[in-house]
Amino acid sequence: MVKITDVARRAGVSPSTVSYVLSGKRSISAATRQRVEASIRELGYRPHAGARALASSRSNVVALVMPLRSGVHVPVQMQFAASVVTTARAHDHDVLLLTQEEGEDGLRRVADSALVDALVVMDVQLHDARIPLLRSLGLPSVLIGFPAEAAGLTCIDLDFAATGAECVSHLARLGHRCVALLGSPPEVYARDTGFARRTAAGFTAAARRYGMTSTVLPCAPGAPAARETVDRLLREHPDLTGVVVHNEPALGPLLEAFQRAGLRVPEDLSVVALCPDELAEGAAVPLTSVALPAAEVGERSVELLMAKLAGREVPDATLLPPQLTERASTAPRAHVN
Amino acid sequence: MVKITDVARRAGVSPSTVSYVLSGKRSISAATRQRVEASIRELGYRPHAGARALASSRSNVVALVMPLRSGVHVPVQMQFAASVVTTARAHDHDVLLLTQEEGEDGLRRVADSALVDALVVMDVQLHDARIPLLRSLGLPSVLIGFPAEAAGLTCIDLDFAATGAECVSHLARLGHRCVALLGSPPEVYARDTGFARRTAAGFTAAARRYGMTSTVLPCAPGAPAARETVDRLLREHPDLTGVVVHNEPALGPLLEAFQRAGLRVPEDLSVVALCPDELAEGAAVPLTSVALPAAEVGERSVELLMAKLAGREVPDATLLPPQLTERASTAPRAHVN
DNA sequence: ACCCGTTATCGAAGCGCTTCGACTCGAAGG
DNA sequence: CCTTCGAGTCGAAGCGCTTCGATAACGGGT
Repeated sequence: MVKITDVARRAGVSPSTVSYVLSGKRSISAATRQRVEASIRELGYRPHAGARALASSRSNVVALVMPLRSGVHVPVQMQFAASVVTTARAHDHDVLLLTQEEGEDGLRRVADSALVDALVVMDVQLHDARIPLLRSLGLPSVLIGFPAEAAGLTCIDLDFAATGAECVSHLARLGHRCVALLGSPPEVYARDTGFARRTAAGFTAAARRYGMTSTVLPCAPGAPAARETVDRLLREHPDLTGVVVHNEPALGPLLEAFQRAGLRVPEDLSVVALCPDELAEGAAVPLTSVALPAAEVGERSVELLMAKLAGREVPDATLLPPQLTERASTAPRAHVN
Repeated sequence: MVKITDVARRAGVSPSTVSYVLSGKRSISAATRQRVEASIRELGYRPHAGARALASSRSNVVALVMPLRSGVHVPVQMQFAASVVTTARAHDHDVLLLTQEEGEDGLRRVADSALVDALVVMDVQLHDARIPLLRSLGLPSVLIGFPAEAAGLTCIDLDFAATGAECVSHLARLGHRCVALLGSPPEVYARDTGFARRTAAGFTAAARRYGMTSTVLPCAPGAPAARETVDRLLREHPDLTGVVVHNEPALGPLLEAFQRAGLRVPEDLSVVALCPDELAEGAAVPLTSVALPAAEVGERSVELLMAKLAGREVPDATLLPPQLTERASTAPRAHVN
């Protein structure tokens, strides 16, 4: 194994000089730098990660805590992970993969043993047991999603309020006047899940701004519930021409229910979904949708982390603007008067 | 930060004794061990990973090289990754996530810098550029899949020959006498992709053993190609009653083509697929299938790695027995004579 | 000509842990 | 009773790197 003293000897300098060439923490004359760089190249030198971590108390590794119990939408997670790894590498860091199951002990372990310098925590719950731990750990961290008590923590997520509003804007531009948001099951609203409420708020406020009639209806999973929801919706709002669906599992059943109710998409009803692009593209009628920008979230997370590691201040909350992709499920309102 | 000297002082022993308690590399009296363990617990001591790696030249980290460009069947990869992480943790190791894109340089980097002790490489191609590198790296590694030149490398995969045979056995038990294997596109066979050939070999040999009529037909992707393949198959083998499909993208089109040809599954035709369980379950008629046992592959990979790290000998090739899951797409042959 | 501030480099002191040889002590063997 | 041996413990020497003074050389201001 070639070490820093080998490089130094060959370049005719001291080890510390080599170190400074590598880190750029002190000025080095051009001539010396070149000799050192040549020496490094010729010997194929790589600093020993452990030695470096020990001496500098920086491991240049970040932990990525992922829910690996497959279940939630997996390709999206994958995209996110890929983006985290790539961005981390661009900042000369590596990524240690932790599962959600390792839980608080896992976090404490990698933090206390100085295995990692920072943490990216996915799938943060509203009342996540890890929150107090993260506060006390003394390592920079970024959370994907917003817990109830987010003060002092760096969080990032899609801007759900803006998303609700953007969907309404899109429908408004197409001439729709009466719209509904089909949201999460009642339990989710009851538990005060941040993103559900925020979407609804953005949706409602935008509808008011446009002078549209709007409703928000929770929707339980399963085909019967979907049919029931749709029946009620159509009964109470006979002139409904646009819906926004923010409920992935209910999406299929709802679409079927609309069809069964005699509504064609998009001729009679425009539909906007909040779901991964894959799902939107795969539907019978490809759906106009807003997706969670996984790659961007990953990239921004790491950048926030790097900023924190560099001692820079970063905002507590980062909300990413929604991007609506137009597909076949939305169309101008037919003026049938 | 609490360090080994703190633990030692509190337990009234020397640091080396603490180290030996932790590693078990020398015998320690029960009394001392207990005092040390108490001290560790009370102080919440965690060895510094970097220091440990430096002193012992073992990082207790394994690299997992994953194709993160989503594309291939993602949930399966996820399952595999989860299993690798979990198993590694059970052996007191962590997992560093690398992307395929980092390629050879990435491997060299983590190896030379002693960031990791061993490598798990997924998605190994037949003529993979990383093979020679892996040979020369001097780190234990396990490959998922078999490259052309596998001698001296530890590889693991589903036993495709046994899989082909198992599918035939299943059909034979149901009374089928004339079966076909619809395989990969011609290119794949031409490139001599190991698993395609092996499946075909197992399939054919088993059919012969059972005295069945059998054919192997490659199948290009796309609906028109599928229809053509099916037409030809039925023309040449009018008494065909069972097929095995080893071609994920062609699976859907083939099923449609059979339907269009007037064959009902499973009444007229029994179908066995080689594909992820998810896909098999999601089909219109749930498919009897053999899946790649991702979780088991992950677990076994890590165990092979640990064995190698411990200096034990391991077999070059590990072939996992297929497990066929019976679903609705296979049925006893109707005896219409 | 003198002092000062840069710039460029070096030497040495650790970072926290493991490991090797050496040492002690009590029990077993002659 | 003295040797021998193994079990149990300690001290010290690194592992390969970073970083903190210290030092020297060299202008520039006055």
